[in-house]
Amino acid sequence: MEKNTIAEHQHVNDQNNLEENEKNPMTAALQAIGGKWKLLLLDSIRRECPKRFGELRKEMKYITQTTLTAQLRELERDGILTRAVFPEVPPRVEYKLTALGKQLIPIMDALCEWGKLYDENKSKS
Amino acid sequence: MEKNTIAEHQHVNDQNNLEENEKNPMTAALQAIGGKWKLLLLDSIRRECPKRFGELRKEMKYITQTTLTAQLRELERDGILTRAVFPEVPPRVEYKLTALGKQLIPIMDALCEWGKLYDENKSKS
DNA sequence: AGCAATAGTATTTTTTTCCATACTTAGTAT
DNA sequence: ATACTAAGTATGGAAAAAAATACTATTGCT
Repeated sequence: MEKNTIAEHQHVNDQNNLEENEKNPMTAALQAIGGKWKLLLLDSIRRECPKRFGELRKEMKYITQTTLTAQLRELERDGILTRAVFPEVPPRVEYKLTALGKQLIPIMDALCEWGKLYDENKSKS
Repeated sequence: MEKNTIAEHQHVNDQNNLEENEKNPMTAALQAIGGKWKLLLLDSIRRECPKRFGELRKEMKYITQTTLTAQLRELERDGILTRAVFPEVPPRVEYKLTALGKQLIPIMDALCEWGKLYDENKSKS
């Protein structure tokens, strides 16, 4: 995970730095919420916030526990959600959107709307 | 590419059918515009529409030609953009957003805005 | 005749993601 | 004592996505 060769650093820099050292905001967004599960998880959490680990696992029928944990930890690391561990037995862990995460809500709404359009379009062809 | 085993079909059906045969629109959207490059390509095309293959390749500095072609063809297949070949030498191929693709523009705008927020947030920590 | 330009295709290799399985922890219920 | 619970971790491996490399076609230009 921490390879960090010179070549790799160079690559990352080149990719993020457009003309005058300006980052492409779309690239930034995709780094945070790209991937197979993240938007699905966030969409689920925002509909019932806070949400427990086990509920997410049930909803995302085909995600494995390992992957679910990994994705949630990345979202936490990136400041999009918070993870609260309650010192109970059996354990309870709740995930919530942060302020930054909540800013994604209208985008998720719009994406869902677009998804419906896309489906209608598909069935027409 | 066309494996289509029974198990695989079952899986896809289960994943898309929530309670009463209703599709999750977010899943649909992600199937169309998920992946490492698609939103980046669409974001570039919408800023200069139509856009030529070679321009895209220059902008997406680290995409390979093979991947670029594959992604564009999928977006075309999914009704998000059109591909126009001009019978000239050297060849010219132009990509344009369809009506469905144009519906993504406000979403891409919002995502870019969010990307900036995300970056600010990151530099604060 | 040889080369450049554009937009590819074909094939193989690498990287990234994701999954399967087994194990853990601590208190509570049987 | 043992089983059960929720939310994990550890390890190994497979599948999917993307990349690397080499090749193609056409026609104008030098």
